[in-house]
Amino acid sequence: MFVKHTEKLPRAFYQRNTLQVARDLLGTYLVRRLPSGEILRGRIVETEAYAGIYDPASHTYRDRRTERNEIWYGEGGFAYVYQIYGLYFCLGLITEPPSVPGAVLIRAVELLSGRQALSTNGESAPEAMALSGVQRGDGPSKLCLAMQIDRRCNGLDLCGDELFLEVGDTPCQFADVVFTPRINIDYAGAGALSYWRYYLRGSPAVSKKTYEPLRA
DNA sequence: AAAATGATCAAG
DNA sequence: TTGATCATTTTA
Repeated sequence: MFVKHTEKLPRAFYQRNTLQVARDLLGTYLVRRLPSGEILRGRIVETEAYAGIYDPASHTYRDRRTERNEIWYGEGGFAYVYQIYGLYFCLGLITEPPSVPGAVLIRAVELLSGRQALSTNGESAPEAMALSGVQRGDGPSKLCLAMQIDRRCNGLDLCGDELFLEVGDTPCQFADVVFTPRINIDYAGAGALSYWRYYLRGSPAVSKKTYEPLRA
């Protein structure tokens, strides 16, 4: 099925089951418009679902409602950016209808940018990227660094123009999605056993390729 | 293996 | 008010 590359994902996309959204995000393009007007793009290749009040790894586990996670209780389609270890930021996308908390952590993107696309002189996109010294997107905080996503992006409407998603130009084949347990959530006990991490098989940008046994 | 580093949250 | 805890990354 042909889909126009530049089509922006609508709010209805996010207002669905969190696990479904996490899978469907693979292959889509994360787009960041900087204050300067420059456009950065990254193809999402790895996500994790955080499924709300019954998920021990979720910031809304047991329905604990705080100032930080308040946005989880609103409608899907907004950015949730939080600081981790005092040093880094992570990007979550709020899912589900209003009053149903849920979010998807973006763990890795294959990085592109408008500037690189314009300035490529015969090199492949990855070569151009290396030459320009742009960072990699193979980790939840590394992609935030590369795409200049920080606390100021918290709460942004993904249906706006500063941070949004575009449908991918390659349909994501179900058989090409790997399912694994989520990363670094040992504190979640049994919740750490759920296979709620998804990534595109074979992508060079996946953060940890330790585990590829399952095929859907 | 462990440091870097600060917001957040629950306990006291 | 305080102290433990991180959905990480880098360096050794």
